[in-house]
Amino acid sequence: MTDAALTQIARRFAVLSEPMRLRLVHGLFEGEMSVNALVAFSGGTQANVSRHLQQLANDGVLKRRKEGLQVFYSIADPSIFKLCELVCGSLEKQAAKKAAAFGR
Amino acid sequence: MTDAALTQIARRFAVLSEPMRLRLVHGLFEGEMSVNALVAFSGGTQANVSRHLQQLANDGVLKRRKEGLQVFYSIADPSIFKLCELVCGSLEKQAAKKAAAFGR
DNA sequence: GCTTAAGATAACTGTATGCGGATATACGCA
DNA sequence: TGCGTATATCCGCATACAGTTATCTTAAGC
Repeated sequence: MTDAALTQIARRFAVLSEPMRLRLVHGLFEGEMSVNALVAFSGGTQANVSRHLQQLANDGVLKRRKEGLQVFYSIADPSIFKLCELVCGSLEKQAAKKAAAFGR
Repeated sequence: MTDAALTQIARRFAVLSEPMRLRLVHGLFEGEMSVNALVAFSGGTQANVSRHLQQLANDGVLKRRKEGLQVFYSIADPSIFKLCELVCGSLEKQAAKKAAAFGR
């Protein structure tokens, strides 16, 4: 494992390590949305949402499609679905374990 | 998706978002190692390695086993393997795409 | 009990980054 | 050309966190 490879992998994980970005990605699970729609959906400020979307796009997670005044974002990397699925599954298992420990 | 759930998922990604931690996890892919061994393997300072290991363990990624003076860490959550595999695959694809774009 | 080794922790520093408000840019429309 | 809307960017602030050094805790061996 080279240093550069580790750094790149870390960046990919880092881009998914903010609740706001996850919320945006989750909103895009069902299809593309405009920035405005994502602002409304996420409840964040326009500036913040725009920056997060750009970050996600720069990292290859999302892709941009401009149409007139609006910009539509959508999932570019399908592996994101499985990544989230895996993490959610793992966290659920962990929670179940803790619950069982309490029950005893 | 609740706020708490998103935060928890983000934390799981965050713990994997540092090259040093990834290096440690990667070193443990083939089995448990002592802190000292991981310090030698990773090239980091003892204090830093210890802190990262604790963080990984607190998040349920690693587990601790104490034996006399030494402490052995090992992978606690097998989903880590698939997570890394997925990300690596996705990054390779992305790199291949960029290479092809250059070739044209 | 004292020494020594392995790990963990504390305090501090620098850097990165999330956030909000204001401003700038791009585009469509009258 | 001038106006309004949709995004992007700049600036400043606050917080989080990786890294280092020094110190503390624990446990083995004499």
